Amino acid sequence: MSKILIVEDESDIAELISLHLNREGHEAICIGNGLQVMPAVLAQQPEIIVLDLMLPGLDGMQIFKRLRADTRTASIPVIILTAKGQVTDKIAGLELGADDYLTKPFSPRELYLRISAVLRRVKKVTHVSEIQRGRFMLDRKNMKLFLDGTALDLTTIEFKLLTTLMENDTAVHSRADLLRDVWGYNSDVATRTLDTHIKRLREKLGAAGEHIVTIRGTGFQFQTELAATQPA
Amino acid sequence: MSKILIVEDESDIAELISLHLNREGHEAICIGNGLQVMPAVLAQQPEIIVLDLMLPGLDGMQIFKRLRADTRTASIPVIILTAKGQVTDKIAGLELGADDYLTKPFSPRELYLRISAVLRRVKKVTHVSEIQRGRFMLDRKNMKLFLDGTALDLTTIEFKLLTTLMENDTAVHSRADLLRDVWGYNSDVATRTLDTHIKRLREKLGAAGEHIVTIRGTGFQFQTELAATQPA
DNA sequence: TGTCACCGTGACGAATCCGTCACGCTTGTT
DNA sequence: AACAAGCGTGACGGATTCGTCACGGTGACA
Repeated sequence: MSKILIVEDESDIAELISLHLNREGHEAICIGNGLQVMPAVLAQQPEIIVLDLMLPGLDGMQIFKRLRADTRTASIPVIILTAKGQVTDKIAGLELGADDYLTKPFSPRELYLRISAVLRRVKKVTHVSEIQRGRFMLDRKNMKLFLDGTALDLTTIEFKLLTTLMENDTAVHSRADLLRDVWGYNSDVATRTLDTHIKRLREKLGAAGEHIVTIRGTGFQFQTELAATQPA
Repeated sequence: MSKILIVEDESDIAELISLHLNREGHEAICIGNGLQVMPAVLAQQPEIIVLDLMLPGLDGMQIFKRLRADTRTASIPVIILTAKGQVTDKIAGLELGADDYLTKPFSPRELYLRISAVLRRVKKVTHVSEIQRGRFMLDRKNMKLFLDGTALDLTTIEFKLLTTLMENDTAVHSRADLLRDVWGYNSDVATRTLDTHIKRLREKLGAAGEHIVTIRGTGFQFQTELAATQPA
């Protein structure tokens, strides 16, 4: 289904991953330390890149930066793999703008889930500047929300939270997903923080706050059309 | 060049405007109080709408809200015309999300300039989620700036300011334009505030702050390629 | 060279925003 | 009905952000 580039030197891991991915219907391309073929592979426009930071003789971070600096590759989502020790040193320190990261050891299943999640997220982003959902209209350019035609001011977090919810109004967004999408990684924010922001958002929306529905035990969902409330 | 819808009851003003616009190569369509034809005209997808708030028997604000609430018309930029007295009452109060507004009396020339400015601004917005300019990469989705591949955190205003500058890196952005684009109308912010934010932005950019160039007496400009500095 | 408008800069106070916590209600289960 | 887990809510302190001002430097122009 999707073309996936894997940059990983440990051949057993690479093989395991690609086997797993190919079985799921994806097309995995593996590169070890033979990085000279990378431009050729990039020319095939992979949809997502899995990059191990621990490569022999070369800093994976350099590769990552180069990917981001090049117009043709800057928009390709990257999932980063690291060994345990590196995490706090490198990743946690700099907000590197990867789409996800995994620390070894991990199960192929987990990586696959992450890849699916990233792909799902990215593909949603047709990124029109305006999102219309019933009474709501999100204006990304001016970071404003129009409710029934009147403008509402949202804070950065509120806007991002609502955007995330509205971008996929059929899905239920788990607490973990929301925390990651809105706050990013290194997000050591308490899970109750999410509740607080949901509350503040609902407050600003007034009665329309009901469109943000709690899915008990899972997360939250934006419902464009409210389910009819049957009176007693 | 562009199709422009004018909703204005005072026929002399409407005529004056449309004459002026047609002479400039635009296609102006005027509607007075015969609003029943409006849907038909909207179906022709005008690129911009000029709306007088003072219409006999009908509140122009209602029309505006209806335009904004309808998916098909929500993205059409609107320039609002008002008489002097209304401004403080209506406009200043609600952040209505118009693209510009003018108070009567005004010169047709001024309106034409505003229309041009709005059209120029809107057309720039192909709104890809990422803007690449030399060493800079703006990530709208995550509101982040990548400089040489490393992420920089900007505040809301800083991000919007830089975005505005970068979206049109050939143009010089006047102080008034920047104030309007970043702060919106009702922006009673002092003009020095802009300087302060420019400074803070340059500070965060470090040496790369030189890409924001001061055009003395006019405003600022983002230059993707720095003009070579000749040493003495 | 002198003058003046324009701009850069640092400091400051106010306002906003944000994360956390404690408490209590709700929901679902036994 | 009793209990526990999940969630809503209000309050609080800290951090960030923002707008303003005063001062000094710089460039333009006569």
